[in-house]
Amino acid sequence: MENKRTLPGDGEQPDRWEAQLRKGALEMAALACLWQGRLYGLEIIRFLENHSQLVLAEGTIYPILNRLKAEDLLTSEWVEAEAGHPRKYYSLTDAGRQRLRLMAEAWTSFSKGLSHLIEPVLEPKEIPQ
Amino acid sequence: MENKRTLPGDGEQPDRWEAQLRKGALEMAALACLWQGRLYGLEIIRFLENHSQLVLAEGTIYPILNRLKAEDLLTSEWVEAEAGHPRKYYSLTDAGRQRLRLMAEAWTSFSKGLSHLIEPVLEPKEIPQ
DNA sequence: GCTCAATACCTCGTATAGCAATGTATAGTG
DNA sequence: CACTATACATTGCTATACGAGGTATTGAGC
Repeated sequence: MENKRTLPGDGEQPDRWEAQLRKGALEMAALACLWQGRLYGLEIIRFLENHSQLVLAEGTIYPILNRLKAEDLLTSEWVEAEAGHPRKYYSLTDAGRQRLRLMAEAWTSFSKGLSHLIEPVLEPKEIPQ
Repeated sequence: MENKRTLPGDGEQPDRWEAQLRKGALEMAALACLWQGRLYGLEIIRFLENHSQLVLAEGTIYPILNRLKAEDLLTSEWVEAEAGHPRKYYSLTDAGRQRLRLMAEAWTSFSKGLSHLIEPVLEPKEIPQ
C-alpha cells in the first residue's frame, strides 16, 4: 500500500542507522546508571538523557529492566514517596556488578576495534595511493 | 525439533548482549572497509574479521550491502576473476564517503558518551560514599 | 466528596535487523 | 561428465526497540 515511513517521502532515512547504533548498548547503559546507587524507572531515563546521549522511551526501559531483573542482575524494591506515588527502585546485585564490569571491558575492546577501523575516515590527511 | 541454540541449556545467555552490541555498527563497518578501495562480498567479511572483532555471516553482509547500495552509498561492478568466478566489487560513492564521515563522527561522539558513563565501572578505585 | 491532572509503572503490537540455513551459478579437476 | 569449491543471493526465525495505550496513586479545585 502506501509507503508509510517516518519520513516525508524522498526515500532517505538519514538517521535510521543512528537508532540502530544504540541497540545492545542499552542494557549496559541501564546497568551503568545504577553503579553509584539505586534509581527508579523514570529517573534512569532522565539520568541517561543527562549523562549520555541516550534518549529512551518508557516502553524501552521497562522491558530492559525486567529482562535484567530476570537474569538476577538487578533487584527492585517499592519505596513510598513522601509527596507522591510509590516508586520502584532498582539496584545492582553482585552478579550485576560483575556482569557490568565484563560488559564495560568488552565494550571498550569493541569500541577500540571499531575506532581503529574508522580511524582513516576521520584522518584529515588523504590516502597516499 | 531439537532446540539448537548455541548454548547447552541453562537458560543463561552470557553473550547475547554482545551480539546486540554490534547491531547498527555493521553498516558503518561495511562502509569503512571500502574506504581504502573496492572489495567484494566475502572479502569484506574477511577484512572485518582481520581488522576488527566483527564476524559476519554471509546472510548478514549481503542484505547490508544491498541496503547501502539502494541508498546510493555504494556502487557495484561485476569483475571476472582470472582463476575463478565472477566477483561483485563494491565501492564507495561520494555520498557514501560523506555519509561514512558523518557516521564516524557520530560513532565517536556516541562512543565517548558511553565511555564516560562506564568510566566509574572500570576505575580500580572504590566509590567514596 | 468527586472530578481532573500529574507522576510512575506496565504491556501490547509493529517494524526492523541480524543470522542460520538453503539455493543458484560459475569454473576447475579427475 | 559428475564433483567440489568459490561467490552471490534469499527465505524464515528470533529478538529488540519503541509508540500507543492502560492502570494505580496522590493532590488540587469546585
